[in-house]
Amino acid sequence: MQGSSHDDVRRHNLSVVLRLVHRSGAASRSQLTKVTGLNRSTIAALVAELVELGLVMEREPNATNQVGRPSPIVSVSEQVVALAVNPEIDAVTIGIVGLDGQVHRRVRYPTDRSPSVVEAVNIAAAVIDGMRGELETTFKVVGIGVAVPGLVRAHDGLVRHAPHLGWVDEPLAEMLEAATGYPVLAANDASLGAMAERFFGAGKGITDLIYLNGGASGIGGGMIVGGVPAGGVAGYAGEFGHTRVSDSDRVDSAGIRGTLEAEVTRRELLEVLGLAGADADELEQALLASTDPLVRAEVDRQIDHLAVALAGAINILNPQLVVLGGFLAALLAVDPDRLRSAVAALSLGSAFGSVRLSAAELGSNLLMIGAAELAFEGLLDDPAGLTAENAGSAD
Amino acid sequence: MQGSSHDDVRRHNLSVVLRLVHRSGAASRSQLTKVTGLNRSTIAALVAELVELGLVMEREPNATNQVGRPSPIVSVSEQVVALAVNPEIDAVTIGIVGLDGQVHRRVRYPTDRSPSVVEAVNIAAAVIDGMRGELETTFKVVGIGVAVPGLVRAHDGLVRHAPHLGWVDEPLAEMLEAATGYPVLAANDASLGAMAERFFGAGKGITDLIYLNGGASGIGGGMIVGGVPAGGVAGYAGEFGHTRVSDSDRVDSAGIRGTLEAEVTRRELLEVLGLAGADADELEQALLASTDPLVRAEVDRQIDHLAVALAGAINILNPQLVVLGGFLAALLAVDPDRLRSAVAALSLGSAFGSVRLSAAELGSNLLMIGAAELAFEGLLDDPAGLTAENAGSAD
DNA sequence: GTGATACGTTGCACAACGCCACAAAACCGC
DNA sequence: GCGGTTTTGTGGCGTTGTGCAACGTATCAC
Repeated sequence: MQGSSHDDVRRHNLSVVLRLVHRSGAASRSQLTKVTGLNRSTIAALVAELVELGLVMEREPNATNQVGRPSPIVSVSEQVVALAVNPEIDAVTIGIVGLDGQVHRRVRYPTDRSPSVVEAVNIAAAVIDGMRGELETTFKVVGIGVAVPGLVRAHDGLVRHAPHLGWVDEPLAEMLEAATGYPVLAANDASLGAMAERFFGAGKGITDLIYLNGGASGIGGGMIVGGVPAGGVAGYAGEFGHTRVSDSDRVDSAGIRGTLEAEVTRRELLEVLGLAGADADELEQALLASTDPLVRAEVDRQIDHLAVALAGAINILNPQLVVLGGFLAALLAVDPDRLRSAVAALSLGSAFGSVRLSAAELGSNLLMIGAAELAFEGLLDDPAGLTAENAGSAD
Repeated sequence: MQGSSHDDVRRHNLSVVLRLVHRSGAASRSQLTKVTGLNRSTIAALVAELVELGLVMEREPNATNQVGRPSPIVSVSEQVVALAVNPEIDAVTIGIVGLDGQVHRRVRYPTDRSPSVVEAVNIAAAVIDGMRGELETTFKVVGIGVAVPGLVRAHDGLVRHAPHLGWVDEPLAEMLEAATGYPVLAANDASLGAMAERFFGAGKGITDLIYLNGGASGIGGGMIVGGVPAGGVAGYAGEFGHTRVSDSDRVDSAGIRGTLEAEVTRRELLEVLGLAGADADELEQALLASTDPLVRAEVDRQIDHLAVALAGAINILNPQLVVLGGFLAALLAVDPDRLRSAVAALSLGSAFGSVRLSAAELGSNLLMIGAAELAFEGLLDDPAGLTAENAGSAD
């Protein structure tokens, strides 16, 4: 509950303009005046300051075949990047992601076993050190965002519990910050996926969405509520995988009976297909190609259980859109009608509102973009404040 | 994504100050400077404007036994009120609620059968007409808020579906507006209950909470996510009653199998107690007094099912607090340990974060306060804007 | 080439807040 | 009870950021 002053107005307006060109891509100054409702002169001043800060560029207007003086195009600087880090069960992936959402570079460093925190930090730091020449010459690095498959305490990036990695109460952000010198933020991978899909994927412009991702190690998710990523009080929100969907005795990774994660698994799909391993695309192709009734029965069983969890979440959150990623997207692809009608039968809102179900769009770049977005967040909130520090230390 | 200008700063600061005295009660000007971070002179100007608008009063400082010049106490004007309307299956309740949260008057108009929309509007309009003398002389009415037991479209107050009242697609807000001349907003009763408990009840100062209410006609709920009441895209959010908690064949009011509302019912508690009817307090007393093992078994059964739904919601939303109202509060009172440990066993976050379960505090005034809050919302968002209109029409 | 249109640019006015100096009202110690 | 200290209200002034209006400029249409 804070009051605002002149500084806040300026900060807010800079933030709004930078967010717009960040999320919607390049825009002309006249478009910015229309969207923000600000005066032409104000937009000119704001853009000038952002250019000064090295965050955006202005370039010659496009030929638009419109009468009137053409308006310069404002786009995000290509030099401003964040680093994205994603430790997984069999690899650590590090990426350089531009403020425009472009993934400049992605390095996947495979590990023979699930990395410890120290190993993950060392791998990330080593890869980043390898990039350092490039980072210091051609890029301006805002910070590092880490997408962790587990519960992460939002405010300090402490990994409370990452079951598949075997991490408990590890101060990941602090360690990576010490190892690299960049500011580090960490969050749950699926929450970041939700954010990425919302801003750059299937959920562009949508204010209320649920994102569920099915991976080798389970089901996680995230949500946007009222336009804002919902993390809950400590950042643990989005654990859709532990929703009860049946009375069966199957247990999930947390030892809870009859949950979505216990009933709907990638492993069982692979087994019934007779595959040893497959990525999300291969699994989807195999499922679509199969005519085996056993495969079909397993898919139907999983779809029906998925529908229970989705309907429950829809009844609670009344979203506009449900985005499915990983093998859950494959289930949707195999029989969209079955999933849609099962969800509709179990949800109230869907009879009156209209919920869309769709597959994730960002594919393998999802977590890179999501993690980078986390790192960009501070810059977007206060474009002048943070770069002032950066500029100070860079000079 | 809008820019802000000076007008917005003023509006925002007025809004912040009015919200503070509305929610936290009376406060000294010096307290306001500390909380808002604004300058003394600014607070003085803001308070002066709010006094001018007739929204707050300043009174002589209390004896505080502190050194220094005493700071005047700012409190909300006692004249500013909202009207609250709550149509139910057996009555329509109308109230006058002050900006300070005080319920000045409450009229319960019983009906022999569930009222139609026209009847409910007529009853409310007649009662309000009866109050009109008082309303026009001693009070300044901001508007009307309606708490409806059903799905309400947020932006225009259209009642999409209120199963227990038998209403479908009724333009309630519009009708009541035409009948009374006051601006009308409507929302789901449980969502408003969540808001009321958050600001004036068990959830004071909490940013993430879930509220579940058990009534004669079913279970509804609402939630606060990141400090903001979450309505979903159309205002239908919070339907916790239709969450799947078992595989049984019992169906709820929407015809969905094995849901919370199907398994956890007030009716069955009354039946096993051998009571014909009872209000929430009487039911709780009877449950606490009973030593019948059959009663105990039914309570345990319902608690276990309630725990499944609560744990699911907790896993998804990671709230700080779960508030239970109606007969759900009675279940909590009978065996808090059973409910708490069942929830803990089924939820992830509770193992790491700490979720509190508590009973609602506001009792019979809950929906009056919640509905009034809905009507106050516009005033709180823009204190100068709305009263300017009101003052114009009142002069 | 001329007019119309749309937009950038520039200088000025206005509004709101912070700052500072002074005044006022309480408490404290003697 | 009286001066010193502390805290806060009050009023004038300066700063800042935005809106506005007039003017300049680039494009299209004819």
